[in-house]
Amino acid sequence: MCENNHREQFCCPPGRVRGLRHPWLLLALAQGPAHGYELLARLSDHELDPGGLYRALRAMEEEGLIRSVWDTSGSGPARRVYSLTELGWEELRAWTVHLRRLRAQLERFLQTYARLEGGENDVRM
Amino acid sequence: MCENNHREQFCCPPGRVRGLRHPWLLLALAQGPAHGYELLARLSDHELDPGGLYRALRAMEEEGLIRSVWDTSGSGPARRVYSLTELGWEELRAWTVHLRRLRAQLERFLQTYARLEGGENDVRM
DNA sequence: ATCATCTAGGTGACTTAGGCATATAAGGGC
DNA sequence: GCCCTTATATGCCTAAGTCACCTAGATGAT
Repeated sequence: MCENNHREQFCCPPGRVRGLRHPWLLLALAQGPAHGYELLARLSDHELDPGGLYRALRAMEEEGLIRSVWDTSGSGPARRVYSLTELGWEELRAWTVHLRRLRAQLERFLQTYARLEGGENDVRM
Repeated sequence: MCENNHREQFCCPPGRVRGLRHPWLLLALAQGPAHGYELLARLSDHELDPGGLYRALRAMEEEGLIRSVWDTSGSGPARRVYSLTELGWEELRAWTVHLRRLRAQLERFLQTYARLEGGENDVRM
């Protein structure tokens, strides 16, 4: 908790942008089948919560976007290996449309901010 | 409801990206003081929910990011006019850092997808 | 042998963000 | 009076995410 009663990771400033775990997962699996623990590694820069990851995978399998097989070869505990279905590829495609729009919005945001900062608002209060 | 039990706007494919209302609002107010109803117009392309907007504004005021005064001049109901505080400007600045990283992630996402699509995965199933 | 550690997958309780419907109220037109 | 627009707001619900745990196989150290 920070002094304003927020959790550390959200501390006052920027809350986290949500709802992008699905597309990250879809793209990661588009690059080849993988089990959950490996996806955590592939997407390490997104700092996924393991619990949430496994839940998301099972939800996506129920939706028919991915499918899984148990891999008991190799050592260590069994691994559930996921791969994209045809529907999953369609969903990924749909996401790219959505994310291109988001990129454009971000572009406008950052350009507008840059104009404000570089501009005449030295006396802004 | 669509046939898969989702609401229309989320229908099956892409769920909506969340958590960006704060930065949109901060930037909109950075361009000049405004009341809630006008912010709805300024941010019309983001299709904000009015209820959520007003709640967000009051939350941001509690956090000290913005402050408001009642404007009873003009006709029609009184309007609560918001403007950014110094803390709000800092928060906006923090968001730009965050959003530049998000833009980079989106860039990588779209490039990776483009490579996959244009590449050798005609036989992918 | 038992202990710690790494890999791998998972659950339960909780909080937060957002969506949807609806309420309230001031003023203007008729 | 009644409806429309402007303007702010609440209640209820679901979806998404976080946090703290739990199980279990394999491997190496003491």
